[in-house]
Amino acid sequence: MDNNAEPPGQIRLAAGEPARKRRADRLRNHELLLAAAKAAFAELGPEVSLEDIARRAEVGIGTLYRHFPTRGAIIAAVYRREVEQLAESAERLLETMPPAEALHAWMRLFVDYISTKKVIAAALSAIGGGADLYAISGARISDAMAQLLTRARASGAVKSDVDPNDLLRALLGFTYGNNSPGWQASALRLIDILMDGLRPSRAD
Amino acid sequence: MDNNAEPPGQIRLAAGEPARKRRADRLRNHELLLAAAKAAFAELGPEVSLEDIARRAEVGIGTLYRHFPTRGAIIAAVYRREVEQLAESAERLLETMPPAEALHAWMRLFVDYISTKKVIAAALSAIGGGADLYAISGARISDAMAQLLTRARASGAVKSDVDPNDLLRALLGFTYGNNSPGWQASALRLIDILMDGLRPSRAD
DNA sequence: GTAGATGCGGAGGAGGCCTCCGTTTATCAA
DNA sequence: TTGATAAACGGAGGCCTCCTCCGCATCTAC
Repeated sequence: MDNNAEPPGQIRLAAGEPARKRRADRLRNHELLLAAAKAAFAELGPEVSLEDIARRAEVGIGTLYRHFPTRGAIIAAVYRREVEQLAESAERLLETMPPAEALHAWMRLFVDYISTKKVIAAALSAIGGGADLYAISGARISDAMAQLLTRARASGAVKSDVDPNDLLRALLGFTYGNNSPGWQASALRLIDILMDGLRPSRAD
Repeated sequence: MDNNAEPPGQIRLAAGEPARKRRADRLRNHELLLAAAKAAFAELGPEVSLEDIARRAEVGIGTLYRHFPTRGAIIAAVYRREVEQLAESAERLLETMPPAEALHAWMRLFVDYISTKKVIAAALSAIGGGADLYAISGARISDAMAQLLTRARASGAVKSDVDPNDLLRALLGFTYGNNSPGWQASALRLIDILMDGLRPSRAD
């Protein structure tokens, strides 16, 4: 939806023009805001008032809006790194176990991850659609899933006509409704069923 | 979460006390509010301002709050009947086809249903959790799913250790992220995979 | 007809969203 | 160092929503 949090680093130099460095206070405030937002989301959920976040960061509300023009932008910024971590774990898993198992394990990890940082799920859904899963994670997670799936397919443990994005949606879906009692166990059971459904029909 | 919309009908008589009938204007306003809310949700999504709903119903905001103490209460009231319909269709399906097919068909119907009345999904998730699926539908849907599953199990087409609520969650999850392009096709594919996963392992 | 319970309405306080612009501050060149 | 200037800040203020409260109107029961 909106990913407009300008990168705090260097100014994008247009056509080789020499550009001024971004001011130090900008960077500082960016960090302060991110830290404050992360804490606030964890503590109060994704509906926290933006003014509250600004207050926590000891920064004017105007500054907050300059850095993150929308609520979505903040959420995206806060959780991009976390999502990144999850994506990276896929590679680690692929190195240490057979592909199909890695896929299975990663899906379980996904649930675990959500359960630790409930807010991610809440945040993801609060933005409004789920279409933004991609915007937020920058397709990073999507790639992870694709890789897991490709490898599992190559090893013959998974049927060949499965779309990685479908699986991703399913996963996200399973974790939806977290915070109802037992959601986690339910999600894990569903993953097992899903994996069963992924096996090649009869002949392998 | 909150289902406090008092039934507009009779006053709940405490310990056999004879009770006054609910006033006619109350009933009228209740209907007006429901109609207005339904239209407003359909038109503007679940975030419509409650004051707007009251305005459409030509009723004071105070009245709205007396009838529905929270946004969730309105949503629940508006969609209870729709959910009911979906639940009923399960019975119809069971009468006209083999149980496993009925289960499959009903799941597809679920998707179709959400796609027609997106707002339901939005509403369901907007309330905040998903735990409220039960509160809202009064376990009506849950029962429908249970019945479908039981019958399918009895016919030997589905493995026996599957929890109907898990399936429900999965379904709801699949439809989550509706409004990202292609969600519907994705959901249908996922349902197929899920059904594959439900088949008894090797020996039937 | 009338008492009194029931229900109505909307003003108003609290607080959130976002914009706008005067003020402050960091950077750079000399 | 020292200005000059672009970059960034802050928060008042306008608009909106939420929700409560209570004086007034209306309906039911007798």
